[in-house]
Amino acid sequence: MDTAERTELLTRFTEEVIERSEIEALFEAEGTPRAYIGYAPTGEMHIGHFTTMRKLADFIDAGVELTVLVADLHAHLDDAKSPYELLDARSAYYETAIEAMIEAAGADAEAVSFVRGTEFQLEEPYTMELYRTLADTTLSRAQRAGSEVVRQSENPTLGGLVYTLMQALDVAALGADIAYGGIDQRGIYMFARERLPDLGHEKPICVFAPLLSGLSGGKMSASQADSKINLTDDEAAVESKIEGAYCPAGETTDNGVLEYLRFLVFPVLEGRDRAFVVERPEEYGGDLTYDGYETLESDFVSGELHPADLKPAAAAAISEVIAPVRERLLEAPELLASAYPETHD
RNA sequence: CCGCCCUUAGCUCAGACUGGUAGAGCAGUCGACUGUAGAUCGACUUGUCCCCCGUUCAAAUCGGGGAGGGCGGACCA
Repeated sequence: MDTAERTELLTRFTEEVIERSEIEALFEAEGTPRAYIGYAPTGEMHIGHFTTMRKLADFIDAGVELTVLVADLHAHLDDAKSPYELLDARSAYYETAIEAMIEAAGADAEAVSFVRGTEFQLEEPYTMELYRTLADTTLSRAQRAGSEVVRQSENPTLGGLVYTLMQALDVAALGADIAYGGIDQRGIYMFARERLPDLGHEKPICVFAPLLSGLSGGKMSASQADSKINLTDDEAAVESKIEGAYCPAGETTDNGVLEYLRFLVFPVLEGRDRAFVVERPEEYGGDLTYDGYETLESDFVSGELHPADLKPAAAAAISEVIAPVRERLLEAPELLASAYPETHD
């Protein structure tokens, strides 16, 4: 694979890349590039996580060495989203779920290294860099950097501010050339690009994933159960959520159903050399088969493909894609039970 | 250490002074209309009134104690 192909693979299905030319230079240089993505083990993982996980397959295929950071300390620093006592249980759950998703996406989880934040964030060199950064970062700068990520409140704690600085330092501590994350992380990684050089580190290249729409229009929201598909949802649950999804005929904006197909289902099917089939009554024209997302979208926009026909097909495909993850999690019910004792007792 | 304020539906809050066992908006659920959903109409649901003790025929409401949260003062080590 040449540099152009590797770059294309790395940048496809992304919202923004900073800077593409730096990626090309990285591939041209000697050695194996390293990338990382971090997840703070807070709430239960869902299909939105899965799409970023799916993309890890592209990183691996492009010959990039990958680290997944389970940012346990961050999960607590951000307004104690995860209670201190549950950090370990939630990290264990995240590790298993992430591994299952990577494999369900058709990549080899063995190729990914897992690290927990507390494994290195308490070491002296890291701590020293944190104090140095604290010393010359203003409140407003830290607030601005983290405003899209950290829970905002009238009476914020210091944890949310330190959170931001630490995430910037993580990039360097993990030796990552590339930071991958959702576009909501942009503020923090721009801060990292601005500040890491002051500490003698390289500016990280940033690859941002799009944030998918929720199923009820607007963003996916933890507080709206029906706005997202959970990894443990069975086929019936997926069907009913997709059936209830916001999906105006011909419209692609805020259309979660289309986005799930584009960013998750089609890439996975493509890896399996399979097509996406929409079963449709003869009355409306009979079945349709799609090899790629583009033709499906143009049919949807033109009105050839109606939402009522698309939805059942999408639900079945999504359910099939998440099935291995669901099974893996159901095999070890104690993981969820101890990570979320209040909802899984 | 001291003082003040707050705690009522999933959320934001009213009701407390003048005790009669609870309300609004939003959210949610369900219908109607759409070959899906949304929007729009229409209907409906929701509560350990933070906890304990006391006064009273009767306490979200009054008194005492406690818990949690917030704000301020003092201290300037």
